This record gives sequence, C-alpha cells and structure tokens, in this order.
Amino acid sequence: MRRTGSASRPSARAGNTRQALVDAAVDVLRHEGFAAATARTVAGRAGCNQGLVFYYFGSVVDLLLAALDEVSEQRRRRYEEALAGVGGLGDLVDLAARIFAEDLESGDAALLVEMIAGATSTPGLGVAVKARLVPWAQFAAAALEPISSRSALAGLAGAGEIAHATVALYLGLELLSHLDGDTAPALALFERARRLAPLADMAGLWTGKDQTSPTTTEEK
Amino acid sequence: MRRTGSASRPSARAGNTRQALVDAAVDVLRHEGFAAATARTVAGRAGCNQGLVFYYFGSVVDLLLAALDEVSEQRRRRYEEALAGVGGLGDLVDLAARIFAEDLESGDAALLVEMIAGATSTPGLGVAVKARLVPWAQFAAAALEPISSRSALAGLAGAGEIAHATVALYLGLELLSHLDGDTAPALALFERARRLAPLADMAGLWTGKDQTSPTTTEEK
DNA sequence: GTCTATACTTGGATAGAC
DNA sequence: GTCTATCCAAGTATAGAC
Repeated sequence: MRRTGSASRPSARAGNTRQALVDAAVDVLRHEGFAAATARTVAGRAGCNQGLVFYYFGSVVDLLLAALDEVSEQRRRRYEEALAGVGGLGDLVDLAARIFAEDLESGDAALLVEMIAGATSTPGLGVAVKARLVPWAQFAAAALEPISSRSALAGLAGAGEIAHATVALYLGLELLSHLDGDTAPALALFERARRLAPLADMAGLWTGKDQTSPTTTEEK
Repeated sequence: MRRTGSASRPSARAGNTRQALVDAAVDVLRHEGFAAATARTVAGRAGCNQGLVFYYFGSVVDLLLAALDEVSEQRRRRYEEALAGVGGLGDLVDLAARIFAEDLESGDAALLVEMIAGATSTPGLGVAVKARLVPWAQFAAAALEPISSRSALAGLAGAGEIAHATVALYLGLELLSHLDGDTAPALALFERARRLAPLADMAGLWTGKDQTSPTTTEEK
C-alpha cells in the first residue's frame, strides 16, 4: 500500500490532513464539548501537529465553524431526502422522531448546542453560528408547512413561529438529554407524539398538497 | 462612611466578600458565559483578589455552582409566589410569558443554559447541575398539573412528559435568543400563546381544582 | 481575611528547519 | 505540508506576608 511522503505515522488520515482536522473537530465537539475543543486536542485526535490547525484554518474558531458546516451540510441533505417521503402528520412525526434520535445518538445535536452556547464567550461567533442555523430553521418551516399554512391551525400561528418553536424544542431536549446522558425522556416524548399523531391527523391538522378546504372531494 | 479594615478599595462589596464573589459569578455567567467565568474575571468583577475564589470555594466550579444555586433559589421563590394567583390557562400563559421575558432580560435563563452546556467539558459538573434542575422541572410539573392531569388532555400525555417538554422549550428558546441577542421571536411566540389561550380555555383544556369530568359531580 | 508572589499547566499563535 | 521549537498570554492553585 502507498505511504504518504513523510515519515510520520499515517494514523487516521489518508493524505488529507485538512479533512482529518475537520473530522477530529467534529468528534471532539460532539463528545467533549466546546471548551475542550482546543487546537492541541483536536490535532492530537487527527494525528497531526497542533500548528497545522493554524496553517489550514488560521484560528481554532474557524476550524470549529468548518466542523459545524460539515455536519450541517450532511444533516441538511439527509433531512431533505427523508422529507420527500412524508405524506401525513404520522409520517412527519415518525421522521422527526427518527431524526432526533439519530442526532442525539451521533452527537450532532450536541455539537450544534455546544457551538451555540460557546458562542456566548467568543466575540463574533454568535452571528457566524446563527448564519449556519438558517438552513435548519428553513427545513423546519418547510417540513411543517402543511400544518402551519394549510391546516386547521393555519392562521392561528405563523409558519415562522412554529418552526422557531420546533427548533428550540429540539435544542432544549438535546441540552437536557446530554446533561446526564439520559435520552429516555426525550425519546419517550417523541414516542408519545407518534401515538398521538393519528388522532391529530384525523382532526384535520394535515392537509394534502392542493387541498385547501374540506368542501371539495376532487382527487385525494 | 465606614471603610473596611484593610486599605483595599471598597468596590462593590460591603464587608461580605464571599457574597460579592457569588454575585460577580452570577453576573459573569449571565453576560459573558461559562468559558469566560474564570477565577480572575470573577474576582476582578467582585473587586477582590483571585486567590479568594479558592479560599472561599476551593475551586472555580464550586463557585459557579454556588452562583447557580443563588439564582435558582431566587427564581423558585418568585415562581411559586406568582403561581399562587393562577386561575386558568390564560393566567398560566400570562405567567409563563412574564417569567420567560424576565429570565431572558435578566440573563438568568442564559446562566442556566451556560452551566448546562459547560457541564459537557467539566467532569462531574453534569450531575451537579442536573440535581439543581430538579426544582425547575417540579415547578413546571406543578404549574401544568391542571392541564396534564385534570383536563381534556389528561391521559394523552403524562405530566412528567409535558413538564420535560416545557423546560426544554424554555431552554431552547433562550439558546436561540441569546445567539444574536434577538428576543423578538421568543416573545412573539408567547404573545401568540397568550392570544390563543382563551380559545383553549373554552375547549376544556383547563379544569378547576375539583372538577374531574363533566359526567359526575362526586369528588375524586 | 485579604493581599502579593509565584509555581505549574495549558492554550493560541508564529518561526523556521526539513 | 508537516514537524519541532518557542513565545506569550491566561488560567488554576498554593504559600506566605500582613
């Protein structure tokens, strides 16, 4: 097998140190948190020298933002893919439950929360993180659109409001779950929602693509 | 005016350095975040020497926990006082909106979130914070009790589940608000809830102290 | 109780050899 | 591109003077 030029141990990186650093940063943020995500720790996990963090990213914060970008992009793709198959409130709750469980398990949700909370003590990080949060809010708004703008609830609450609340709930549940590693309460909540979804579905909370009022029996 | 014994500047502390340190820690956690809450920063704000943190609290973390205790106790008292006057869903939403706006404004919610998120990178802090979170969850459960156990929703979801979700939403909204200092979305959400409350009230979501079901007038 | 001084550690960032 | 070496700043914690 081919070795990289220098004599350093090949470790976890196959010729792409920059990517190895991003991956390592993701890993550290996920499991050790923002405060532990130092240049030395991350570089150590990537199997390379600490100075390379600055060579590639200029600063630690920029590396962490790159890590956030990485998972955000992955998640966004997966979410939108999954959303395509949703045809009712039951489906949507199933999807939300699955997504949340995955993000909780993988630590992706934790990473996001750490970056948000860490932004408080790093000037300028707040706006950068917020910009990267926009896609998540948009995804939530899109997913909830059949409820917020075409259902029986339409007009009672704005789509943006519902999306904001949903993202907040997602983050808050992660925060609590991560506190003691107990994901049971959050998962139970989604399980409950899953069981309640059919009821709400029948009550007219979800409407199909082109159905605006229950008066016409055109095509379903 | 009386001066304290030594020649140091009287600053913000009137003879009680320990309390001044706690207050300063509260202040720093509120506005600068967990990562900025170092012995030097806090002691500086308290107007005393950095070494006194260790003299009084043994470690920085223990000082921060004392700060968390301080605000938790204050909040708990205020909440329970306010809860006494609640007589319907409308009242409850008003109370929640007011409490949340206050906690957002004062930074108390931010302090809690910072401690939770910071716990990730400090071994042992997680359980300590969780223990201090129990009263908040209990308060939420008590406040929501008329909805979760005696209303039309009773049986659909457990009281613990609803309380957990409520606390999570509270924390998540703070997280988002603090990100860019924009509290508008969160406040708009509560404003919306406030307007919707009367509707839900009429729909039977709230029941009085001794009303258990519309069929029997016996006591439960 | 409070301060000064200091030991020790860790982290961000740069310079320069290879 | 990667490493070693190093500088400097900041943090925790302790010792000891007052």
